[in-house]
Amino acid sequence: MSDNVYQELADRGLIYQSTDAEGLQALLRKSPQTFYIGFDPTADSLHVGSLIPIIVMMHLQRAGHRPIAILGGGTAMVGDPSGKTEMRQMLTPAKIVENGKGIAAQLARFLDFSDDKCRLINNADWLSELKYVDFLRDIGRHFSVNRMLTAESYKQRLETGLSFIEFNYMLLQAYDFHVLCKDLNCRIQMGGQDQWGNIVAGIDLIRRTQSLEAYGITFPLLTTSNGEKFGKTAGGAVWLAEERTSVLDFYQFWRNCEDSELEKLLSFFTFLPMSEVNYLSQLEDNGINRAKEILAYEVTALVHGHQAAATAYQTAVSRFGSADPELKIKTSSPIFDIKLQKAEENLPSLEIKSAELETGITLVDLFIKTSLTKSKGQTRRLIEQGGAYLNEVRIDNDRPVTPEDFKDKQLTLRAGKKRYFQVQLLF
RNA sequence: GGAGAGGUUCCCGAGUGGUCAAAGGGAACAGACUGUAAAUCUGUCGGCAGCGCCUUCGGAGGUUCAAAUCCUCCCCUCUCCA
Repeated sequence: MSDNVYQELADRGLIYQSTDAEGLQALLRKSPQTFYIGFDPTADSLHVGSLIPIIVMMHLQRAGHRPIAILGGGTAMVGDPSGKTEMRQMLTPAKIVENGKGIAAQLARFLDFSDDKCRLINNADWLSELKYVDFLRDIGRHFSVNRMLTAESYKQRLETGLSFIEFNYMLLQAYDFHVLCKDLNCRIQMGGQDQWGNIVAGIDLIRRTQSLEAYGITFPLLTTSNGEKFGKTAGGAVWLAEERTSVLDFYQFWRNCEDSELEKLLSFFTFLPMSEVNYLSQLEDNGINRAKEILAYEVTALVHGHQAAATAYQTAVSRFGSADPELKIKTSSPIFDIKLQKAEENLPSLEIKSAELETGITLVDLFIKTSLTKSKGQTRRLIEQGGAYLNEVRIDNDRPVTPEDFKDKQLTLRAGKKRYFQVQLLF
């Protein structure tokens, strides 16, 4: 067991708030602890935003502690108002179960589930069977509405409107914690900073019902420098599922991060030692680009594996050039040992039958087919503005696609500077 | 249940009978500049066979030559009262 994971997390800036830091550290040092983090099954894949909780779990598991991932199957039926300005759309139970499966599969990539070293539990197991009146009497009576109303997470919603169902969310999450503490001796809950109120509510509940001291930690909320939600790009959220966000796009997302974010991202999302993070963050000019490559490689490797990350790295380099071809910058990352060679292009691709060409498909049509653009108007605009390329040659007019456009049965379309798509010709 | 206010294009937010596909801002996209960054500047930003047509202003009807703008009913939100 690592002597001080708490300090490690703190050094990496992963702790935004915590209850009784002293007590918590003592607890973590004393013996392996069970802790939990909740995941909302709002989609069948996790996205970049969920990576922080996952990474924190990894840190703690590596240090010998035991994570529990709670699938919010029960709580998703209610919807957490924290940090949201509008009521969340309600999910059907079937959808929640389905999403849960996808999320579970992804978590297994990051955490060691063998020998019960990590557990995945659906809180619908106990929430869906709750009896309303019993719940009110046993749990509800411990909550002060006056106090709940002062919670930061509700304040915002008090202005725009808060339904009773959402108001109850805090009780349910507190109850989760209470159940986990009682049944599995789970004494620590973690979550995003918007979860503070819910976590503290659980701690209070446990104190009242079990006379036990429980603890909570929150992570900082990641936003871009202009306050936008982290993890959004042109194509929407950046997902961990390859089917939703290609490995190359995933890599590029990190590679294109802002300078000002680099240090934070390196310490949050990689396992590189802090000394190295500090070193990399101080680099300038091309060095900073190398640091971004390392970041992109590390996170991509974490999510998609070394091989896929290496391929993405090579593809990006062959496309945009290398930031440190002579490997002057030292790093403990395996990216250091990847030999740059003419990588096989690993671009998103699409197949087209030669018969389709004969029916007269135009460049504009093809752009839409590849999803590089969404409508003809948008595509024409792209062409007018000089952002459309066919095989790296700027297109200035729409025209039918001909077999001559294909070299070795393939052609490359490009929208703007960075978005590529490959089309294979089939006979 | 009563009395007010309101629901506008991705978001915020103008618009109260034609000049509105709808001001302004943000986001986004493209170009220039760069370091595959930021900032800045320029352009674009409902759809289509592009100066015309079609679909949008909570929903359904209605008035009118003409409505996001007027009327009716319905749904939803907020505020105050009960």
